[in-house]
Amino acid sequence: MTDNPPVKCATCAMYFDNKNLCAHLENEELHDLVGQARVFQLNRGDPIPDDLLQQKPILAVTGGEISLQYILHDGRRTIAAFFSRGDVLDLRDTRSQRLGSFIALAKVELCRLAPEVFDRIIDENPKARKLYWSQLKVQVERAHDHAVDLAKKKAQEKLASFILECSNRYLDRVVPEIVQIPMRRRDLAEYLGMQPETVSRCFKELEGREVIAVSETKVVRILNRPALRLIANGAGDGQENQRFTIFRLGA
Amino acid sequence: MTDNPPVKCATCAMYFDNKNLCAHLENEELHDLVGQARVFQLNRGDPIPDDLLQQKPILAVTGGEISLQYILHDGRRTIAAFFSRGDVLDLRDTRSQRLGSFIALAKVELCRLAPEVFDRIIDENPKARKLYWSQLKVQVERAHDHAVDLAKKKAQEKLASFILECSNRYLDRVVPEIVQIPMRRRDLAEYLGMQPETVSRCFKELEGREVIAVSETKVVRILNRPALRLIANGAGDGQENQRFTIFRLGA
DNA sequence: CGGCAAGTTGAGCCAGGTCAACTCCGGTGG
DNA sequence: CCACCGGAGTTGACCTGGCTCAACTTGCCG
Repeated sequence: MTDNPPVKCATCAMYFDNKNLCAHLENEELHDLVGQARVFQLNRGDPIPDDLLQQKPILAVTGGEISLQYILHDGRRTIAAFFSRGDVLDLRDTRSQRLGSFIALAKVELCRLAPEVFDRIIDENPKARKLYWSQLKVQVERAHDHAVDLAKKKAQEKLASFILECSNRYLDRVVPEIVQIPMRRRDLAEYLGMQPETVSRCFKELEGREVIAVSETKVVRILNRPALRLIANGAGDGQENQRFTIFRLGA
Repeated sequence: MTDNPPVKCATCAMYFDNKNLCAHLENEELHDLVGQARVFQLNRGDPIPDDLLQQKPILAVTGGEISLQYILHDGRRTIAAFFSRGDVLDLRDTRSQRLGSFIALAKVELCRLAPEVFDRIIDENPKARKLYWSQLKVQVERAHDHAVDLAKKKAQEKLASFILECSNRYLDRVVPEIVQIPMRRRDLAEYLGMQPETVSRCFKELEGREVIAVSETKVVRILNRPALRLIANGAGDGQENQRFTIFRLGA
């Protein structure tokens, strides 16, 4: 019986993507996990329901996009991070629960895992543990990179950086120069700490410089990746005052 | 012999702070770790030496402050995160190595751990594992909170938020209202994504509103914590246009 | 007690926020 | 099928918070 994966998993993208946790679990472990797992969907704008949060669950994102949003007293909204297929959200005891809320950016599919089973697997299966930890580290690194974008970059540079981030995160594309933008303009603005109007203008500028081409609002074609990288790293307008000599390149 | 901690550890702050990893290890494990460990110091401005980075080590911060800095092509500098006593930096295989550099914010003491031994201990000691795990999660949460600060907050709100962050991170203080600022104004500016001049002005404003008092540049006394929290959450100037009704409070 | 870096103060300016009008597009009902 | 509607996105005009640059003060170290 445990020679085959559970039926649920056999139709799940996370099981077939070997960057994901589930692809590296034993069939037995999967059966244990899935025994108590429940798959559910959220539509754009939906938060993870309160009653589910109460149970302090662990959620695996099996498809779609979900964001971690914070709201200030006067209504300013920020998207601190977003998660896509393969990301595992541990909603126990985190401050995230108190301060931010998880809200779907697009139709998202989540697989709810029983914390006890998850913990046991992480404890007992070193391969799973390493994979999950490296995922946590990737989240830290992403967040740090994002902080750099937000802290000192100009609007256009932030957008360039974001497009590159997307192109790295969604690299299962057939044509690598076509990049999926996983959220709407409004959300993008909140993620990048700017106004929707500014986002719109920056897309226009990058198009004008023939660095990218925008067909639909959620699809970008990169026309000149080196230029995009330069812009993202702050050498943007071709007339920068190279006041300091920097050797690092990055990205 | 293994009934006592290693000599090195017996004089190390990390060993005596029970929020830290070392305080939860067996003496035997500590001996294993320390056998190959080397303690070294960096002065303000020093990076972690390249030859050490090559060895992809694991570093425990036993005292002082160290930052993760990124530099853009034109010299703009950002501090994406900073680490203090108890933080463990795993410098293996991270992109951090390529893109950012770890630079001391003040005299910092680091304890270099052998990756193999560290891994073994994490594998074998569930208590250590859980502690390290929760530390990773704290880093993710900190980074998300920081992203929120950077994205949509105004200068004064960022500073208020930072002071509260410090008061949370360094809560071993005898007087909780006295907060240590772990870096200089210039670094603070780079961490908060603003200019040193603006940082200075914001300190003045908060003093003027009698929310804090600044004696030395690295010490702040919180005079009105609720007000500080309100400011940090964007209800700052007393005349905010409460356009949206928000129920969440936080912080 | 001089010298240099850090920090502060002031004046002016500009990138991006704000506000308002308009276009575009997908969904819905007649 | 088309007319209508509402929300998302865009465009334009204007305004301001914080950046910039420069001068000044403070504090630290020899």
